[in-house]
Amino acid sequence: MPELPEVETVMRGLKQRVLGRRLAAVEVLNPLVIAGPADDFAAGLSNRSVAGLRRKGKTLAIELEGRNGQPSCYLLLRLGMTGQVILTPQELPLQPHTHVRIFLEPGSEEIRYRDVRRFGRLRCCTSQELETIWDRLGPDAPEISEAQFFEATRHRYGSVKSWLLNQQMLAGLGNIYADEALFEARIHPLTQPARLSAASARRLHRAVKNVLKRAVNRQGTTFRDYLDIEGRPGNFSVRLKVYQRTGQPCRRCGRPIRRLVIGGRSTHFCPHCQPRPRRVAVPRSSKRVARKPQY
DNA sequence: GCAAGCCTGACC
DNA sequence: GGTCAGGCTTGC
Repeated sequence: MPELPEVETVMRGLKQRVLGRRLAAVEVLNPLVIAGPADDFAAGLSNRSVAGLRRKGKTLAIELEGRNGQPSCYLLLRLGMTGQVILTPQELPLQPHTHVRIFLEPGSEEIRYRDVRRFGRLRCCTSQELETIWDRLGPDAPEISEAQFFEATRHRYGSVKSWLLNQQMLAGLGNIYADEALFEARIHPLTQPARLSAASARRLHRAVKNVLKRAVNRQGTTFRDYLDIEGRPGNFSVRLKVYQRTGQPCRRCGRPIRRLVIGGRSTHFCPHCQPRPRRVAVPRSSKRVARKPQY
């Protein structure tokens, strides 16, 4: 699942391999993964050179030079759950679920977008549209200051787990790193953000940055689908302490890791190392059930 | 049946 | 406006 470290790894790969090259032609095999009309998408990108690469949260932007006096534009990529960006020689056979091909010049390589579950989206946008889209996201997780982080937890009464996944608070975390950061900070996932002390918030802020930094250094996590642009898996998987380790011994205390569903997301934590606070976030539906008269 | 990011719509 | 459930999707 491409979260910030995986997207960062893809971006670094593209920076090395496609910066300065021209998108000679764009072929959309499945318009479902394109936001807006596929024809406009292909026409908008074709015959432009890659001028730069940017990332905010899990979103990747490929900056394309202006052509014929037009301003520059961006190819915006959101990989969703199973999206892959692959740099490959054009002659290699297409793998199933390949939805977009972008032919590069000079050379005989292409960028392929492959996405089994098709939750990802590609779009062509102006720099103004890019800003609008990115303004809807909170600060990029590695950039957020401790003060900003703490401030964002105030008056938030859902679970800290859902809060970490909310891209408007903080951009870049998905299910893997949210669980890992909470474990590292020793915070129970059902804790209400508003009830985090300054000290707990500081631990969480540091844990988020730490986990992301370590994962970036190891080229991300491959749990099932993620591969970088050269088809290599990430190496952080072996470092995971709680994610998908239900029933296995906690690496800190040896007690079994437990699984909870929070906000519809499976959540992995150690009940001993992440003790339940006196008061936890309770979803509305459960509240409603609890309010029913008990016979 | 479960995995998951993100969007939509419902509820308070 | 905050929060959450549901739906999308396919392979294991």
